[in-house]
Parts: sequence; C-alpha cells; structure tokens
Amino acid sequence: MASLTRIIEKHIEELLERASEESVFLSRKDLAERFGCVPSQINYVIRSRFTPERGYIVESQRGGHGYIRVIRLCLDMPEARANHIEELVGDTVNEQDIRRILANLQHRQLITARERLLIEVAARFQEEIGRDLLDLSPYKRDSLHAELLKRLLRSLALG
Amino acid sequence: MASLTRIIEKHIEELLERASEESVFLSRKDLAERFGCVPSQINYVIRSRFTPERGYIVESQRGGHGYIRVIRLCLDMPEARANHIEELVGDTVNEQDIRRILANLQHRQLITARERLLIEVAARFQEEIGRDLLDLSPYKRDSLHAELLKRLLRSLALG
DNA sequence: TTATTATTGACGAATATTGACCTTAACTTT
DNA sequence: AAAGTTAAGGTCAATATTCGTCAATAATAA
Repeated sequence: MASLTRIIEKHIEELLERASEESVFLSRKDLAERFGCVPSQINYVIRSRFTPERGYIVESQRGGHGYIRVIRLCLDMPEARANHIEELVGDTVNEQDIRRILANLQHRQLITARERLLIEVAARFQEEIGRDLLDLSPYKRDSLHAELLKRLLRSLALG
Repeated sequence: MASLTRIIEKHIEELLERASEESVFLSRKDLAERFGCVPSQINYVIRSRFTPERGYIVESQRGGHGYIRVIRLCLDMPEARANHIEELVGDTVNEQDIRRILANLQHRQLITARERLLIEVAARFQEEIGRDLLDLSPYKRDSLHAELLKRLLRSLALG
C-alpha cells in the first residue's frame, strides 16, 4: 500500500483543505525533494489525479519563480453540475466508464453509496437485457448506457 | 465440497467482518498465491459473488500498488426480507404499481426521496426503450419492470 | 445428457516510477 | 537593450508491476 503517487495526492489535497483559498501554489522541485522522487513524478500525480474530470484545473509557469497552481472547482450551482455531468458521460459509456464515474461522484460526495449501488444495478440490468435478450450491438448498448446514466444523474443533480 | 471459489468467497467475507471499515483492499496476486490458483480465479469469485445485486461495490486499480477493493453496503440480507420483496413486487408490475410501492417504501423511511427518484427514472427509461425502440408487448414490459424493481430493492436489502 | 458453474492460462490494458532531454521565464552582465 | 545564465517546469519513452478479459476445458448439478 501507500504508493508514492497516493501519498503526494493526499498531501496536495490536504494543502487544499487547509488553504483558505480555493487554490494552492506548489513548487515542483520542492515537492520532489520532500518526497524523494524525480520532479516528473509530480507531473504524473497532477496529470492523473487533479483532472478537470475530478473537478480541478491546473495552471503553471516555468522559469524563475515558476509554480504549479491547483484550483478546485466548486460546482455549487445545480446548473453547473448538470453541465459537468453531460461532459462527464458523453454519448457512449461502457460499464468500466460507469464504475469510474460513479466512484468519482461518490468520492466528491455528490451521490451516496446506496445511490451508486442502485445506478450500477440498473446499468447492469440494462446491459444484460440488451446483450442476452435483445442482441444489441456493443455500440448501441453503450449509447443506451450513456442515456440512462445521464437521466439518472440529471434527476439527482436537479432534484 | 468446498470448492475453491467458495473458500475464497468465505475468506473475503471474513475479512469484511473483521474489518472495522466497511471495505477491504485485496491483492489479487497475493490471494492467488495464498490459495494456490491462477489470479483470474479471483476475478471469477468477485464477478460471481460480490456483485452490486448482492449489495457490494467493487473498485480496482491496475499497475504498481494495484488493488481490488470490496465494499459491503448491506450487512445482512435476511431471507424474510428477500421473500417479502418477491411478494411485494410479484412477476409483473406496471408503472402505477411501481409508484405505489415506492411511495410506501419512502413513507416507511426505507428509501430516501432521491433513491425513489432514481428507481422511478430507471423504470421509466426502461419502459420507454421497451415500448418505442424494441416494440415489446405490454406484458413483457411489465415483467421486465418487475425484474428490475426486484433487483434494485434486493440490492438495498429492502422489502 | 444437458446446462450451469468453476478452473486455467494466454494475452492485453492500466498504473506507477524514473531519467534524459526540451522549453520557458527571470535575472545578470555586457 | 541584447545576450547569456540560471532556475524553474514540461514531455516522452522505457520499464516494472498489477489487474482484466476471453476462450477453452473440466467439474458439478439438474
């Protein structure tokens, strides 16, 4: 357990929580020294963890006084959330995508574990019907998945 | 007879009971070594036993420090409850039945308003697909409704 | 016997880590 | 002001470590 990446991820999250601002400025070099890794490891953490999909945007500057700034988006308004969902889901999603999206939403406390379970079961049932009973193509199934998921999430985001 | 699958299933269940958390992190490789089987056997156990329909959510990550995390949402699933669900829902339900059942469950505080919403939206979507896209008979649609509803409620161990 | 469930293994995909080399911005020196 | 120097951060590819999928086969149950 405890991979370097996760440790650094947690560290940045803590900094964000502690900050009164909604963003933090990081020094790639200092972070790398602190955690005893190569600087590009920090890029990896940022690239893989602090993505728009997870509700972050990142700015940076090279050269003297360079920095990496991590900004946490706040999606207070229902409308902003709804738009975010549209983007998140897109036109087709497979079951793996669904699991990822749901884990993400639960982690951000936008849905509960029980709600997540309900959505997974509904999606699986639809997949089963589409595959075994109706013999739909994988593409058709994935686009039905996307439609179902968007409706379910929309109903929550706006309700 | 104690098939390997059952042994591993029991092992994971024990880990879950012993854990103070509601989840455990497993290493597929280590489990496979411990029980002297191929790693993919673990996938089989997970896929066939720890399903959302049974109240479990599974997350996993590949690569270095990878894991399989099993989350248990429902501590127990008494037979009485399961039977009750069967009775409550039966073999076919129309949308009106569904609304009535859900209202009842919400009134008894067994589901939240949001959960009710999810179930209704899922049912309506299925109805729409079955009617407009697949041209299923009303009877067929109602029996699919019943199956979906039972699975959703069972996953929450309600009834 | 037939259908379902379990076991295995070959192959593929995802994630993490590291390091060499590239780009950019600020500072310093002519 | 221009050129050079220094101090950041960025990119990409190689490698290692896990886990997932799928199809073939075996075992068990109906």
